[in-house]
Parts: sequence; structure tokens; C-alpha cells
Amino acid sequence: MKVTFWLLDVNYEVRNNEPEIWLWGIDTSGNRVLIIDRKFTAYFYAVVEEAFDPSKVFEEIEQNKADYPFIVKVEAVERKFFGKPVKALKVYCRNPDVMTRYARAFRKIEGIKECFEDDIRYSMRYLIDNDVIPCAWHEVEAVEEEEKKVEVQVDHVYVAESHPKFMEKTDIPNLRVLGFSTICYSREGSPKPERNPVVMISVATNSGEEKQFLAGEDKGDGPVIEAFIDYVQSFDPDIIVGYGVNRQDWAYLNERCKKLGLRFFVDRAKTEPHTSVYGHVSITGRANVDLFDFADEFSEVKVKTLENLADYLGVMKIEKRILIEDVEFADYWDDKTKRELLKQFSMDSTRCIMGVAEAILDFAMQLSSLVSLPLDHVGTAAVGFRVEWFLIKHAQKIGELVPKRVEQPYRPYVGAIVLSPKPGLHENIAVLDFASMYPNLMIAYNLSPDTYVSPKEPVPPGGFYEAPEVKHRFRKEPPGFYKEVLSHLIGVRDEIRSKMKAYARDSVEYRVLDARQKAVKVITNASYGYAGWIGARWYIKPVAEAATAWGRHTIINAIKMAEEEGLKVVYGDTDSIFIKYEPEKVERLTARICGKLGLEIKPDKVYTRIFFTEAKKRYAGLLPDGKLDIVGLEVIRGDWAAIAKKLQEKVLEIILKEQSPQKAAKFTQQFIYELRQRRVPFRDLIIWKTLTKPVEEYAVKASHVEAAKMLIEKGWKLAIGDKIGYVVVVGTGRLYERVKPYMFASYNEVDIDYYVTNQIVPAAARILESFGITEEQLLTSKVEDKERETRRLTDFFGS
DNA sequence: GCAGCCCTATTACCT
DNA sequence: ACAGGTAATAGGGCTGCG
Repeated sequence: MKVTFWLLDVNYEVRNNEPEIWLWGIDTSGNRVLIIDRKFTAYFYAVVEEAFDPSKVFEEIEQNKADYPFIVKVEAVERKFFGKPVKALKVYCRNPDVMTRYARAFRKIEGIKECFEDDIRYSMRYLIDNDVIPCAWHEVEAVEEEEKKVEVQVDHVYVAESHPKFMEKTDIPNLRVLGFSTICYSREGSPKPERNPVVMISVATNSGEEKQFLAGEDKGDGPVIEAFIDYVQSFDPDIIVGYGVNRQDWAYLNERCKKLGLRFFVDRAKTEPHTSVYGHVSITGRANVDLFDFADEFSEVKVKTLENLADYLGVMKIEKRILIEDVEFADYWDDKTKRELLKQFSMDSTRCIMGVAEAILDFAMQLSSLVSLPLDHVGTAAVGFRVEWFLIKHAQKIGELVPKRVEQPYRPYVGAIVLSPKPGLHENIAVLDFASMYPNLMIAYNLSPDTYVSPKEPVPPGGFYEAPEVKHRFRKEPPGFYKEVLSHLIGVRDEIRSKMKAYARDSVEYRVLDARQKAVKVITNASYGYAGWIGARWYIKPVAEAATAWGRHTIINAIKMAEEEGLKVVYGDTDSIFIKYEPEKVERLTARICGKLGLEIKPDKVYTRIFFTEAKKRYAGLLPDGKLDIVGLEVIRGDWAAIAKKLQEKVLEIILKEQSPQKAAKFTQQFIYELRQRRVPFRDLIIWKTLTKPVEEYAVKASHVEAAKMLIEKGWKLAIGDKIGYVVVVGTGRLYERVKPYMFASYNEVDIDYYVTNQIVPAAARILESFGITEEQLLTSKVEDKERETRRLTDFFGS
């Protein structure tokens, strides 16, 4: 029979040296199905010396077959390696788990140069070779198997008679989504599974059900976890979502179960959650998605807590939440009057998870299908690996061998050009942007690992492009691997975007297409970075180096042409130029640039007024709709206290809208006064900085590191990448000797002078010094005390 | 002992 | 654990100073 299914998860099993691919999915009737495919044989490649007759090596392998009992077949094939034709043997192995060992042995055989692709996991090999795509529909000829069904939680188990075939069908089935969050009880700092129970688990489903499992007064968590397991099994979700679960909750629950003698079966095949590739926790037959892994997509959210992300995405405003720190959980649990608040906090966390999942899952699924990484680990894979899997998929199609990852020394190279801005205010400035500059340069000049012509090589027959300055050469013909992939991606994105126009913005179709075009954009934009990444399998430094060289050449020429049109360039960075907006001239210019440089440039936006500091990469512009565009300045930095950011934003607004430095200076003085009265919220004084390495590895003493040490001292468990929030308190000595984690400090010990001189004044002076207002002037207020009393900041901010 | 200078470590931004 | 270019702060070493 024919089974049509949407692929949710994939895993493989090897029993008696016979592998099976397990494809977990949902069929068109909404049945949960498992399709078992036993018909796919793993393989690796052994590249042989050009001079050797492959059949001779072939014979040698045949003769020594006893050494390699799992080899089922060897065939001579033609492949490419970095674009150059190579002879190879394709060695098929019955048991995929022996390939790395075999490949190592093969390298010692006379006539074999190198082995490839033994490092591609069997399940990924299966997906890529058979064009089986995660989060997409397929059709398969299969027979039902009753016997297996008792062991797995699905409606039907099928054995595939042939490999599934991808189907163009873009809808997403009705998936069951379950979200959860946990509360652990600890009076000794961060909870440890060997001693601290999970006193609360809050779950919610996309069918609208909410549940809480609570420990009794003895805090025994056996029943809590059992109830959770039962609930998961009975709801039988396709996707389980959480926040930080890959790092925390799953391992914790696993450990608790071990301690309590419980079997932690929340999957569809009676196995326990286990950590797998790229650090994701795998729940067989379901997709475990940790939304934290997608938080990086939202750079505007500086401190990546669930609450902040939910607030940003409009899921639940942070003001509406009761926020409870992890270390306070025990107090809230023990105090009967506060336990209700803890319950509400926990339930709200799960509600936030469900809301964030709603906002992210479409994108996650589209990214998953685009790069072919299963949904549960596309999030945990770093950007470089997402790009790489996308490339591997294409390499397979064109017969390009996948290079091994080899350790490379870090060798920096020259990047983009940034112009010094003309400081001060400018009116009516247009920003011209080259669209997807690096990808388009790679297409235009055929920059690719397989088109690079090294200095030792002769001139290729079809000619070559030579990058300016660096003089790297690339064959004009045939089109390289990157050119094909990137042209395809850019074409697909345009296609999607034009399709989107047919749908209403709030329709399901629009949302799915939008998620798809975003995924395509992310991969396209990361391609240049991938090319210059020393960890890349296809790393060839000249490819990245030539891209930036062509970029510099392009922008320099664009500037020249702008000046020829009589348009003065006031700023530019990498792929953009800022010029006076004179419509006819701009139109002529863009046409000329496109014609001469072969790259599209178009006006991105026009600022009614723009302000540049002396520094590059820091400016603020006023848009026609009255909105401010603030770039690089303290306002958008996460490591300045909110008071400094809010004040600077207000200063910029006064400058750009009213052009009154005097008013801005007065406002600053007033603000300082209000701050000295401690009339600003305490949380606005917190400074957040990331811990980028273990505290003991820092070469110099730093505020956030000292604060982190205090947290560790009190039992906090900190990880690399965590943001430390601290405030500066009164005292003597170095700054780092006068900081405290914000939760340990009270408002009255805060060193207001520090905030005035090191936060408020620099942030305001950054802008106002351009207008002749000094730091001293900001500090010596001429505002009469009486006026201060009457003119509160509410006059500016509203109340 | 400390102001002043310079360099370095560190973080976070821009494209 | 995708690139290089850039700004900015604070630490820390050093000099010179009654």
C-alpha cells in the first residue's frame, strides 16, 4: 500500500549488524506512523591514486574480504574533490557503525589515497541520498507490520518496500505540541538532582489543556514525575517544547528518575531521553525542541530569558508577570501564602513557552527541511553546521565528495571598508544598499572552493576572474558549487516572496511562506561567513578573501560613481553608501552602478535627518514616519544600564526632532537630579555582561566576573554564555571591588555618582559634545532647585 | 603613593 | 563552534614626581 506521511523524526537501529532506518511521521489521516526501511546500505568512498587501476585495489579488497566481513559491495566510481575529477571506490557496508574503522584500515592499502564520508551518520546519509526531507511530505510503498506495533506508540507500523519519495506539498499536519517547565526545590543554591526534588511541573498543550503536577508536603517528587510521564504518554505529543531543556530539565529529570527508580519513558519507543549530535536531547519518535536554541535569532533581546523573549514576541508582557528567581523557589514553596504565586509563575512560564513556540516553530520546521537536519537538532546545530548540511546535500547531487574536517591554523584576512562619517546633523540622506552583496559577488565572480585556481595551476581554458588586490583566481567555467547553490537560494527566496503576495498576512499560508523565506535568507547570508570559517569542511581562505576584495572594489567604485553624479557620500559600511537624497541623481546612479558593476543597488531608506558621531558604526537617523533608527550607540547595547540608554534615546529624539541641544542638555541635568533622588526604578541600574569563559580563566579582574564569583559562592550554577546582572555600590577601591549581583544589593547602597559620571554623562555627552556641550556642563546644572521640584521627568516620559 | 600615559583584555556592536 | 571592522571601558604596568 501507499503511505503518505510528514517526517517528524528519524533514528536508526542496528540489530545483528543489520541496520534499520526508522522514520516517524504523521499520515494524511492524522495517524502517527512509523516506517521502517531496511533497504538502504551505508557506504564510504576510498579515493585511489590516479595511476592505479581501481580494479586492482578492488581485487585486493575482494581477496581480503575476511578482514572486512561487513563489506557487501565495492564499485569503481568517478567523483569530484574540490572540483577536480577523482577515481574512487564506493565501499558499501552492511553495518554502518563499522565504517570509520574500515576507512582507517583502507587508508593503509597501497593505492588508496584517502577515505571520505565515513564520518556521515547513517541516518543523515539516508536522508540526503534518498531526498527524504525532515518536516516535509513523502510517499512510500510499504506493508503494515502488526508485530512491531506493541513496542512502539504509533497507530501504524510499516515496512518500506522502496525508499520514500519527496512530495511537493507545503501544508503542515495538525501536530500535537506539549510544553513544560519544572520547578526544583533547593535550599543550598542551584538544585542538584542527587539531593533536590522537582516539586512542580507545569504542562500545557496546543489543544488548550493546562496541568500542574505538584509534590505533597513531604516534597516527594516521585508522583510528580510519574504524573508527568503518564500525561506525556497519554497526550502523545509530536513536539515537546521547553526553554533551556537541552541543558537543564531533561538531564535533571533523567537523574531524578534514576534516583527514584523510575523508568523515564516519554518517547514512542520505550527508551530514555539521551543526548545526541550537537548536544540535543533526543526523544525517540517525537521532536524535542528547545526554544532557547532559537533565541539567538532575536538579537534585540539582550538577556535571553524566557520572560524577555516572550515579552519581545508579544506573548506575555513582562509587567504582567510575577518574576521569581530560581534561588527563591524554596522560600516560595515553603511559605504557604506564597506557594500560589510560585504556581502561577510556573504556569506562566509554560504559557510563555507555548506562545514562543507558536512564534518560532514554523521557522524551525522550515529551517529543518531546508538544511535537512531533523527538527530536534536543527536548533542545537551552530550556524556553520546548518550551512554545511545544506551544502552536503547539494554536494551529493553533483558528485562532489564531502571533505573531512581538518584542523586549520587561524589566519586573518582583510575584510570590508568602513568610511568615516561626516559628524553632525545631515538632512535628507538616502541609504543605498547592495542586496546580499557577498552571495551576489560569489555568484558574479564564481567564487567557490571548487573553482579556485591556485598560483601553481595553469590558466584554465575558459578564462578566469582575478580578484582585485589579493589576485586570487577563479575559473569562469563551469559554474562552481557555491554559485549554483546561492543562485538557487536567491531565486527560491524571490519566488516565495512573490507567492506570499497572494495571501493575507494573517493566513497560515503566509506564515509558513514567511518562515520559509526567512530560513532561506539566514542560510544565504551565512554563506560568506561559512566560506571564511576555519572549521568549515570546504574552507579555502582565498574564497572568503576574494569575496571581501571584490566587495571593497565594488563599494569604492560605487562611491566614485556617486561623486561623479555630484552626490556626496557622507558615510558607508561594507555594502552601503549614505548620500544626499536627490531622486533623479540617485536613480541615475543606481542604474549606472547596476550596469557597470553587475550588482543590484537600491535605496533602502531615506532619513529625514541623521546624526553621526565622530565614530564609525554609531549613528541615529529620523525616518519620515517619526521613528528613530539608532545604530551602534549605547541605546542599543546590552551592557549599559537602562538609565543611560533611556536618557540617550531621549537626547537623540530631542536633537533629531527639535534640533535643540540646549533642551537635551537641560533634560540630562534634570535626569541626573531625578536619579540622585533615587526616583528611577532599581532595575534600570542593572548592568548586564556575558560570562564568556570560566571565572578563573580571566586575565584581568572585571566587574561582571567578580559579581559572578559572588553568585557561585552563594550556590548559583553559572555557565559560559550566561549574562551577569550587577549594580555598582558605594565603597572604595577599583570598580570591580564595588559591584554586587543585583539581587544581593539594596537601592540605598547603590553608588549614584558612578551612574552619573560613568553611565549618564558619557551617554549624553556622546551626542551633545558634537554641539559644544561638555561633560562638565552636564554636571553643573543651572536649573533652579525650584524648577527641579516642579518639572519632574514625568513631563518628558509621561506617567 | 599616585597621576598620567599607554597598552591590553573584554564585550558588544555593524554589515 | 559563520567572517572581519570597530568603539568603548576598565584593568594594569610603567614612569616620574620632593
